[in-house]
Amino acid sequence: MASLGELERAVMDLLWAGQEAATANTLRDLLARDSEAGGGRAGHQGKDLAVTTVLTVLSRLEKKGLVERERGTRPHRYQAVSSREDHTAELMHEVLGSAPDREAVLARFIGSVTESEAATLRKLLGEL
Amino acid sequence: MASLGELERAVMDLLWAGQEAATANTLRDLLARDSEAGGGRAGHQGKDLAVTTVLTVLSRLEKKGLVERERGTRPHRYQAVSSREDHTAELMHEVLGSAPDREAVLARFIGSVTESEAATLRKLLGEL
DNA sequence: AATGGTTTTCTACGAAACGTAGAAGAAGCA
DNA sequence: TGCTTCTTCTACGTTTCGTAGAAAACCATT
Repeated sequence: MASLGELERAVMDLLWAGQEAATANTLRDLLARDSEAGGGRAGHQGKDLAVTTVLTVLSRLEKKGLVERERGTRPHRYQAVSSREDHTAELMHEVLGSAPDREAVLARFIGSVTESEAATLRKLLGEL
Repeated sequence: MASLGELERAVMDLLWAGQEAATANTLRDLLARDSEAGGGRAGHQGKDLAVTTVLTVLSRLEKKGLVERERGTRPHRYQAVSSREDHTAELMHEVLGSAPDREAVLARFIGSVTESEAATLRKLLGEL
């Protein structure tokens, strides 16, 4: 239970980027702005989404356990359940756990890590 | 472009387990045997697949770049393009790369690694 | 070369996930 | 109580995946 669709991903990116909980309308505006500039989601330039679309996606993300909403306030406010870093690290563990020989996987993984990442790892492991 | 379906996954597991290239028929037999015992794919006990089903899946895996086939021999023989460990490590890198702050992700990742895995990592990083 | 068995490709269908959004319902404010 | 805003319900088109039959390609043998 891991993979996100393109729009789901874009929404999570926004929630992860902003520290505040956001409303569906805010997110829709941010999505519009992002896609307006060329750098947005691939193949979705200048496409304005309906708010209901964003709400649907948010509901799905909530069901997946990635997003939490405050139901008290009237425009509900949404926020990511865990930080992008935590979520990504968890995903990495999931992937790692999908192979029987985890240590062998780690060996390959380390083999293609950048030098600065290796340094980070050494430091972190030293502190353990 | 990462996630595999249940059957695709089962086929890859077989190809990764056996070192030899296998034919669709062989794989179908192995799948039947695996699912016969309780431990097979969830929800697919004792289901005998048609060979065409296996062939379809193999074609899709080939298109995804995970499987390679020898077209010369008459029953084509299929094998995994890369080892399970390589593939898994690559996936981990993909996941890692999906976050902007890789080092932060690594920090969380290391935080929840078992002691023996930590030892493995220290050893591997020492050799770098 | 014609025939028949084996293997592969083509085509297809149903289920689930996802992008997308209108219609309808609920809730708050004037 | 009526208007406005927000949320939920329902739905449709597309893609992916499990599944496999029908048809085509291939090979060996008579």
